[in-house]
Amino acid sequence: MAYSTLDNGTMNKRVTLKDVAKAAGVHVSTVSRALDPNSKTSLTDEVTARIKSVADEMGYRPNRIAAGLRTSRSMSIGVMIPDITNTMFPPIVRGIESVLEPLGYASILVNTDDVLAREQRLIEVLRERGVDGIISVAAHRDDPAISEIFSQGTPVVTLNRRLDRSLVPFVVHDNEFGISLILNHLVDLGHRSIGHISGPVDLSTGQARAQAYVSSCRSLGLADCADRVSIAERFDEDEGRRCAVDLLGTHPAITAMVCANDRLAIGAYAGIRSLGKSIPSDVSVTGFNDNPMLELIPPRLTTIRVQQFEAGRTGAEMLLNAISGEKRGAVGIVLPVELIVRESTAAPSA
Amino acid sequence: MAYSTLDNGTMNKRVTLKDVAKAAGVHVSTVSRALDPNSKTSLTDEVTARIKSVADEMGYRPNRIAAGLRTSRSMSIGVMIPDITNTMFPPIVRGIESVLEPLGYASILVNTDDVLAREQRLIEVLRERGVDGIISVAAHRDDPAISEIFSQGTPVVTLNRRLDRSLVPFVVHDNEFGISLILNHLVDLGHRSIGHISGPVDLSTGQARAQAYVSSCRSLGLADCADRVSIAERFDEDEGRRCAVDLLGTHPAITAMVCANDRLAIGAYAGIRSLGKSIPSDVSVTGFNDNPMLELIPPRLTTIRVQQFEAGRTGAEMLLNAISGEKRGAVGIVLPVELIVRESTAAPSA
DNA sequence: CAACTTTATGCAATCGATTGCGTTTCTTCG
DNA sequence: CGAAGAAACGCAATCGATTGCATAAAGTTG
Repeated sequence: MAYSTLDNGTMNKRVTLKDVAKAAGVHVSTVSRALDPNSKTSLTDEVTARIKSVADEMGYRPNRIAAGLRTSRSMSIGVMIPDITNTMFPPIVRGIESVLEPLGYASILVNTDDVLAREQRLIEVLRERGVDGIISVAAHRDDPAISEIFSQGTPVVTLNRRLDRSLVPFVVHDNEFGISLILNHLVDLGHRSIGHISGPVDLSTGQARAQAYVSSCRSLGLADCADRVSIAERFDEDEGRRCAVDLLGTHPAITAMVCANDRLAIGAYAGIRSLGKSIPSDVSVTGFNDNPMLELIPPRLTTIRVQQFEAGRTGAEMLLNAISGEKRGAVGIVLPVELIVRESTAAPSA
Repeated sequence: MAYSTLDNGTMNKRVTLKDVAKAAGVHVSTVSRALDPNSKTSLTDEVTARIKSVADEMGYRPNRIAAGLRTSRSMSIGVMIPDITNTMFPPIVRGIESVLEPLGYASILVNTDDVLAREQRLIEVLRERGVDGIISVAAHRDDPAISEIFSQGTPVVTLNRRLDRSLVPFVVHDNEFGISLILNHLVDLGHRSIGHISGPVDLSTGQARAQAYVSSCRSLGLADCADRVSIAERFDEDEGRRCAVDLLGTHPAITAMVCANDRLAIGAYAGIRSLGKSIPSDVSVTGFNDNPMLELIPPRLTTIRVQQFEAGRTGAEMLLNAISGEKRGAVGIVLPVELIVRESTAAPSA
């Protein structure tokens, strides 16, 4: 072909706008406009077509770094996760990508390990990279770092968790309804002596579920259940185990345990068994989230299914709205949940 | 303080080098040098100190986009994963981050879903973003996209998988040794009639393990076992189930099944059970990788433990070497594996 | 103390794409 | 046919940081 001498086949010097312009015999600005799908300035169809063909003849690839510098839009967003190895989170990431990637956004993923100092530092890193917005699945109820960037105007949305008394947009699951579904299920089975393994109370998930537990107990007339709460320091199996033992130690008559999430519940299995009791014949156990793989672990856990992928999707869309300066719209979205009854709950033994 | 009128506290206009230079009464190049830890040109300690204090007084944050444009080093790397929701991969990602993040690199994560066209496109996306290198955990044995960028000089390394006949650096697990450990274990238990559920043969993991299976069988004097292979199209539970049924259909006498990975093995559980047989009393089953959670699924799977985090770490280091132009060094690294014996394997019933 | 190094800092080009504005060419109509 | 207006494209500044080179100041030496 005509431009084959300029071919980039084996040469690895990048083809720039200038190169294309020279080859096409026009000015770089003309090339820029020809290649920009939504350019307002009009070009001849003939010129546009010729430039386009020259461009891909030469293997031109735009340099988004350069474009980003000029436009101050990096077309990348930061995704903050406590820990990607936790099976809770990958579906959220995919949900986020499902909307961002087709639009040309790249996701920069960081793990905070739920330590605030690290979170703080990583936010700084993301800002240096000029991300157009941040999606945090790692927010704390009191989160100075998130509050600060939000008040400085950086688009932010939090997923799963939300900040206390704050205007930072969020997507959460219906924790209150979920817990009430669980408690109603247990009461229907005949349980009256119930306990709760609460998540960390500095996270909105932990706090919201614990609070929902208390108020659900009250409205079901189980006032004393409201006091039988053991608080985990982390959402993990070790803490679940510890809290289960703790709870059964102080309240041996408990016949059901409402756990703030699945991992705590799986840990509780071990704790309950270590005391010689079995599930669900001696103690019923429930979780929250409906992690994958739960179907394979006996007894299969009764839990609340949340829509993680959907949360990611919705959150990404909210972020896009915020980025495009959309002022209207919800400050928060609550996604519906669903009770999944399996084998870890049964009527208490007579 | 002296510069507090320039404070960036509530203003959200970025502080640039120029701003700092003006405030400090020096030229921007001087500020740049003062803030660059490994600048060769020497500045007075007094000046350096003053500039530094002015800079953080004003809350200066470097703009890596701008720096990247000038230096053509974006300080970001692309990480390609088949699917982050597969529990195999997150530990690798963390391993990669553990070395890259402290050095100031950001990871752009993309999911290929193991489809070549998508992989191709995502590589293009990564290049447009000027990544300094690519780590692919999603490579195929024949992978034109990876080959191409490699030959064009982009630093690349593949993890877990490798390309056929290629100089692309890789980090893999010792598949051959792993399979031989498994087979020896089974033979020690008394098995003589063994089958294999192979992974997809367009992936080096599938192919290497299948080949190792065949040669191990031969060297153990189990020539006919070498033919009892069913090939999965994907590394997932559905395929594991299908292949297990297939294998038992054509070779009903099989007493042990060597699966190319844990997910296939878990699927095989279901397939075997669907035929009314149980594990391990009728059929022993083995996996590969030692995914987390395996401890909780009965019967607990005998498998080969691989070092995913370590693979990520090593791969990232190799990539850094390649980026810094280091020519020497291994083209590939093979990580050691370990046999984990649990309850899914037992002596065949007499 | 003149001549010559060193040392410390300023100058200005550069990376590649975007975009407001200016200029040229082409329509179109009085 | 000439002028006003529109259409098509070029010009050049700009984004923020980096860096080779120039220059000025300080230090060294015989």
